[in-house]
Amino acid sequence: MAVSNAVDQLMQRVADEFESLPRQLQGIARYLEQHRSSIMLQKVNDVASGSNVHPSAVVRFAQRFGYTGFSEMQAMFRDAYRERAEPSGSYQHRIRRVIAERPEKLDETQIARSFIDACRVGLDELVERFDSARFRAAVDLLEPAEHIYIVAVRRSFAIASYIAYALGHTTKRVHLVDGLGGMHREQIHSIGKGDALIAISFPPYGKETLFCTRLARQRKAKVIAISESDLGPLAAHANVLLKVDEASAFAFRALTSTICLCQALFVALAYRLEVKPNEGAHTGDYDA
Amino acid sequence: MAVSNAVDQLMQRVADEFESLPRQLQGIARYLEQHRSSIMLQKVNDVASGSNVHPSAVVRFAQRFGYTGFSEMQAMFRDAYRERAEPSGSYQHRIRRVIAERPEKLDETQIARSFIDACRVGLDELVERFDSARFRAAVDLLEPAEHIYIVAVRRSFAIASYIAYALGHTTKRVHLVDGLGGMHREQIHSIGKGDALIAISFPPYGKETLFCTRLARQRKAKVIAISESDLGPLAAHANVLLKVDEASAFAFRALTSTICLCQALFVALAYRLEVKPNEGAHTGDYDA
DNA sequence: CGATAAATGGAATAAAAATTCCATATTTCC
DNA sequence: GGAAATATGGAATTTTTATTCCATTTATCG
Repeated sequence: MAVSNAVDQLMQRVADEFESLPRQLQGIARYLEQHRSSIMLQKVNDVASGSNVHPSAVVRFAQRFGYTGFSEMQAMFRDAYRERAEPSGSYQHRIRRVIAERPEKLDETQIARSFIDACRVGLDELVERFDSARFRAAVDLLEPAEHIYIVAVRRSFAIASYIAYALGHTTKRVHLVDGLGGMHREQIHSIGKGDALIAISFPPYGKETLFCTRLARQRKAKVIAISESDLGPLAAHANVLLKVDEASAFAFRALTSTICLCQALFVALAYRLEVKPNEGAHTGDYDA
Repeated sequence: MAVSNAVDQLMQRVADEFESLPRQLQGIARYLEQHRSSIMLQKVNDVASGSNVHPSAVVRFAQRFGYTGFSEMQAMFRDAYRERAEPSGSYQHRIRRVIAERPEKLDETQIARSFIDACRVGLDELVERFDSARFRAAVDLLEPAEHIYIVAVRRSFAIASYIAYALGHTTKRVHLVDGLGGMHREQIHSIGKGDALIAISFPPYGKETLFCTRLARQRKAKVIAISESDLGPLAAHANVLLKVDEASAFAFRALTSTICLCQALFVALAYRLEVKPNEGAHTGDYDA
C-alpha cells in the first residue's frame, strides 16, 4: 500500500509538469505511470518502444527530471522496490490481520479495504455460481428484440442507466423506464410481443419494477430479470432470471457483481450482434 | 488464478537435487531461495558475491538446471514477477491472445467468464494501488460540505446516479447534474465555496464534466475527481483525484472498480457522519 | 516568412554485464 | 597413490545495453 516516496515524488513532479512537456516526453510520462511497477525491469529500449519514441528521448526525459540518464532514474525505481521487497502478505493474511486488530473506530482505509475485499469475494462467487444456460438464454431473448425496455429504481437504477448507455452502441430501440415525471406506467405502456424487458431489482423490491415486469409479461414481451433469488417476486414474471448475490459490508450492499454481470451480458449480446465497439477509441470527445 | 509458476517449479527441483549438488552450487541454491523476490534485479556478479562464488559458478548452476546461462534463468524470475505485478496488462494481453488464437466464434459463457475475470483482476489492482491518503482526503472534503454536486456523463453516469442515490441516505443536499433538458450549466451554476463536487470521467473525457470541474474550482468549491490518471485534464481542477484503472475486455471497459471505489467512498463518509443505514433492512417496499 | 530554438531520429560510441574457455585445484575411484 | 573426473578461479571475449553527439525536422517568435 505505502509506495516508496522517491517514486511518488517523481510521479508527482511529472504530473505537475505534464502539460508543459513536449509530446514525446508526455508519452513517456504516461508509460511510466502505467508501468511503474515494472520500470525497474525494463531496458531503455523497452520503455522507448512502449512509449513510441526513440531511446534517446527516454534519456532526455530522465535528464529533464534531474537524473543523469535512464539508468539513474531506473535505479530509483529499483531501490524503491528493494525497500519493500518483503511480501506484503496474501489477501487472506491481510484480512485476518484487520479482523484480529479490529480497532473500535475504523478509519477510512480499513472501511475501504473491507468493502473492496467483500466485492472481490462477490465476484469470486459470481464466477463459481455462473449459470451458463440462463446467461445464454438471456442473450437469446435479447438478440431478436427490436425494442428493449429497461427498468430499475433507486440503488439499481445505476445499472439500468449503464445498460441503456451500452445498448446505445447497438441499433436496438432502447427505452429506459426512468420514471421521469412519475410516468413509469406511461413509459412501459407501449411494450408488446416481440419486445424485451430487462428488470433489475433486489429486496425490498421496487413496486415500479414489479409493475413493469407484470405488464410486460401480460403483453407477451420477454422478461430478463436480474435479482438475488429464484424465490423473489420477479421470478414469477421472468422468462429468465440471472442470479446475483451481492456482497455487503457495513450494512451497505455492493453493486459490483451486478454491474459486472450486466456488462458481461451486454458484451455477449454485442458479440452476438457483431457490434463493433468504439469505447476506448477516441471518437472526438463523445464518451466519458 | 494463481498458478504454480516456473519459479516454484525451479525451486522445487533445486530442493529435490540439493543434496547432490557440489558445495558452491548448494550455496547458490540457498541464495536463490532467500532472495527469490529480487533475483530479477541482480547482476550475475551480485548473485555470485552473495553466494561467495565466482560468477562462472552461477552460470554453471543455471546450466545445470536446463538454462543456457544466468540470463535465461533470471528472465524466468522476471517474467514471473511481471505476471504478478501487472496482472491487468498481462491478463489483457492474454485475453487478446485468446481472441487472436481462436478465430472461431466464442460462446456467451466464455465471454462472460473472461469479462468477470478481467473485473476480478481490476479489483485486485484496486486494492494493491489503494491510496489511503487520497481516499481520506476525499472523505475530509465531503464531510463538511452541505451541498454535494455530482457530475458524470454517458458510461460514467451510472456511477453518478448511484452516488446521488446513496447520498440520499444522508442529510446532505445532493445535486445530480444529469443534464436534463441540456441544462448542465444551469444545474452546476449554483455551486460555490463550501460545496463539494464529485466528478467522474475517463478518456475521452466528457466536456460537460470538464466544464463543471472548472467552474467548481473557480467558485472555490472542493473537487473530488475520479479518473484513471493524474495526467488527465481532471487532475488540474481537482483538490483530490482518486485513481481507478478499469479493466477492459472485448474492447469494453468495465465499471466494477469504479463503482466499488465510489461505494467504498460513500460507506466511509456515511461512517464518518454516523449514518445509520437502512439498506438490507426491510422498510416496507421502498428500496430496490 | 525567415531566423532561431527546441524537438526528434538515429548512428556511433561507451559502458556494463554475461559468457566462454582454459589453467589449476580438488574430489573420486580403482 | 595415482589417474581420471569434476569443481573452481578468472581473464579474455562477446553480447547487451545505455549514452553521446549530430543532422534533420518541427515549432515558435518577431
